[in-house]
Amino acid sequence: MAGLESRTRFEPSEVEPRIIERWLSSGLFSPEAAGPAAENYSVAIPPPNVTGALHMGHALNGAIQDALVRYHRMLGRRTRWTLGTDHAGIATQTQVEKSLVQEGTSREELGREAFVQRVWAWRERYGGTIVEQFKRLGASCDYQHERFTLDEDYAQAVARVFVDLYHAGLIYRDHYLVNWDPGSGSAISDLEVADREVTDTLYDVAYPLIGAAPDEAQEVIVATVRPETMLADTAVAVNPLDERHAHLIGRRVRLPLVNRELPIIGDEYVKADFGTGALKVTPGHDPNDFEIGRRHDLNQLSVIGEDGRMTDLAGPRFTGLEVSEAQVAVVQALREQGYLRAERPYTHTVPYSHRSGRRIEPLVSLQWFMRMDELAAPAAEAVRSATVRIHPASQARRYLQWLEEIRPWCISRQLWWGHQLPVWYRGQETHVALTPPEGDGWRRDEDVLDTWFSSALWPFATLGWPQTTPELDAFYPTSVLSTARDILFLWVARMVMMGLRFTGEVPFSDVYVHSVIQAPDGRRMSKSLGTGIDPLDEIDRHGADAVRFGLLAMSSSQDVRYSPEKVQQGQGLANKLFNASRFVLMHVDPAARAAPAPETIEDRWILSRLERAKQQTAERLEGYDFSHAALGLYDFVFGELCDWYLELVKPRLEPAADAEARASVSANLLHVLSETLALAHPVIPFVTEEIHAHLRSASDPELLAGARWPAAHPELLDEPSERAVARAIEAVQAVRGWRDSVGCAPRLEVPVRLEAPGYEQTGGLLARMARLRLAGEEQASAPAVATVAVPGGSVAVLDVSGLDLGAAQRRVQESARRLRSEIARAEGKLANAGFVAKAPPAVVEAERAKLAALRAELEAL
RNA sequence: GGGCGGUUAGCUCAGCUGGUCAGAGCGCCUGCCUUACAAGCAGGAGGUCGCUGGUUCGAGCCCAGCACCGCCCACCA
Repeated sequence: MAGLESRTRFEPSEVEPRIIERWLSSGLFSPEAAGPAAENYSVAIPPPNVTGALHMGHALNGAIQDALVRYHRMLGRRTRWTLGTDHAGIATQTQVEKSLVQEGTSREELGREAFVQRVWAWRERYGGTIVEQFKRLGASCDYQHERFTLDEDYAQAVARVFVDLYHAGLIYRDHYLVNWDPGSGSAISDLEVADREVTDTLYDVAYPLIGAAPDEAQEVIVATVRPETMLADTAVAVNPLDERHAHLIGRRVRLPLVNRELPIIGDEYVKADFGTGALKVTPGHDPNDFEIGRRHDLNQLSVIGEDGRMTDLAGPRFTGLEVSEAQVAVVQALREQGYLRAERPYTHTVPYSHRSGRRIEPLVSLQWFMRMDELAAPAAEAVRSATVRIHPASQARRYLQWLEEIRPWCISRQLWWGHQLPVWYRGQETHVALTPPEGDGWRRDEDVLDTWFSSALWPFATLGWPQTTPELDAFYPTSVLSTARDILFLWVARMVMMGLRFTGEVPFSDVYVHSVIQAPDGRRMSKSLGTGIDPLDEIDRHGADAVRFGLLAMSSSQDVRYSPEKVQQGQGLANKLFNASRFVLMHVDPAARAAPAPETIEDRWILSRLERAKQQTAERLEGYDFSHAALGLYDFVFGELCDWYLELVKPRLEPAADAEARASVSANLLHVLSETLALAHPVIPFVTEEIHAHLRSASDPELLAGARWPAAHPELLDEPSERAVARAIEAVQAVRGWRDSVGCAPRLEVPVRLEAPGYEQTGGLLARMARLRLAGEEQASAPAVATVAVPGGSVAVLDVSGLDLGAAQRRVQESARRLRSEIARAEGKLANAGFVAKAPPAVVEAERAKLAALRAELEAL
């Protein structure tokens, strides 16, 4: 017990490291792989980037998952929270490359093998950071079985999936227009691209019409924001329904600067009312044109290379120029040669790489793709049939919509850090298998897989799939996946697809999509904007419990601003619980723990309120309603347990109090406090664990983290007592307000006569908490000098001197005025024939009762 | 261009199937070092619930329109 009484504040920084140690050495977080998955509780953490550091999103999701995991562990389920990190191809490679540049070398200089070794070394050095940070948050992950998406057996699983899908015809290689990210030097998927609004120049360029009759237009004018790509034009398209242009279909134009003849084709994609109604078609450098090109069997010319420079095909004048330089040069040339008809500023959205921030260059290139339609259908059905439940439901609609419009996924990346494709080539031969081909002359495909390809296997590959392991039996399918909205498609949908395809089961039954935490000013939290708040700084300042509570309290189904006040509130809660516990331990011997023994009305009240808090907290956690779970605990601890119950029982704890009263209140206090600690533990594990160490009796488990969730005691529910005490509390507050307004000395005991029903059991409570002395029979007719309205009637103040009676009078009048207006409103309502006739009888009855009560109160004044 | 969500006290947000729903925390004001907690306690001020209509006996709560704000999806050169 030493340590708890000696401080008046909860000191997180002193307590947390010690508790983390105890948790980790207890083995509680690393359950035995036994029992069926349906009975166990299993969560696979969204693996953070191996080189990453804990940010607010991790902290929020960590708090959410840990609340769920701790709650279910306390319910007695075998609970495993699988921890691990993602190799995060582009992100990690970019980071290591940056450090190479600082050393004056480069990836290319090192060569692939040495570079990959460097990344592994980097991972050795920095990979543990985020795992340590999860510990500081108090996350009860299974740290003994940490996984990494490049682990040897994980890599085997990835290769196996690739090979299977290839042989099933779902993975194929194709020349296709991809999002080329010049920053990372790799193709990236559609989901890694973000549009940004930019203002470019829209140029009108004249393409001379070949064989134009003297009486017709001599040229076709096209509009473009990327004139440099005209060098790769292979057609001009018009809408066949466009009267101005339809007659041109089948004719030809001459491409300026290049002098190539281009056919004029008809395609309904072209908007007659946009620009000039004629579209230059560049299948090699524009996604739409690529589609048009496929429909019309056009050539795909490339004038831009993967290095972002113009290729030989661009012609001697432009070869080797950067794209932006080429644009200037092409416009210059067009102007010189008289083909430029107009130019004007034009604002539109263009794709940028999520990773490198560079503008995407659409290029035709030979890549590996995955056909998604066949996998998407069962994944959609899983959600439609609620085999996978997405919370909130609005996110399920987004998920389904995305799956309906799904397109092939470009899965190859031109990187060195990742799962290299299990593909070998020799001449025209292609070998796709788990093992290299026999014989000489084979060359392995240099590309690696999109990181999300391997993460899609996370829930089962972390448990040993494709082997049938005890872990897989015990913990797959997992129970819930908690994640941010932005990776619903990138990751969640793909896990469902892969899970169904390769295990025949959905990877999780529930998906909780949590808020994105914005900066307090509503902007994105980001390092580059300087709007980021480091959760570890917050933990240092306020404690992990405070941060966890705060994050849960601010979470909601939509984006929220970071609220330091909520963290402060959490800190207050931790401190409050700590001090309440100190108080209890100062007066009660925890070894003398006994069953609760309600003796007084406040005992029955708090025990009943505790039952409700237990039920409510469980419901809210199970319903993914974390903010109300957290705030509800706060309300119970402050608003009921500390503000009222502890104050109410103080007299019974005095040494002077009789032994029976002390025994009763001791049992009740210990019961309420220990169950409250358990209730709060999933949200604020540290402070509750710390108190538990001092409070526990011999029969309790050593760690609260390993204790059971308090069982329901329906026999302790007592609604009449709840009502009576609630009414008494209101009365106390009314009297305190009155005392304050009339300048009544805080300590002065005021003689009063209670003139209201409903306080039969709570009169003593009322008197003590409001510092009143209740008059006996002998003063039944003593004159009142003032009156205080309380629920159901009034308190008549007798013979008290030194008060501001004017203020008292004003207060009475204020009460009366309020009552009269409420009475008038109730009367009006009841006088309304429509209300009486159409409202449900119970509502009308309630209104009548309310009116009667109000009249009684007014009367008493 | 579609779709979704938001607009409630100075700030950040709660308000379940329409009838004590006008709330919380923080901030602010007043008074208290009351022997668990001054990171505390008690009291108080503060909102025509974005705007306009409608449905209803009754509307922050339902419907329509509008105005802002945010997010997602989308190939208009």
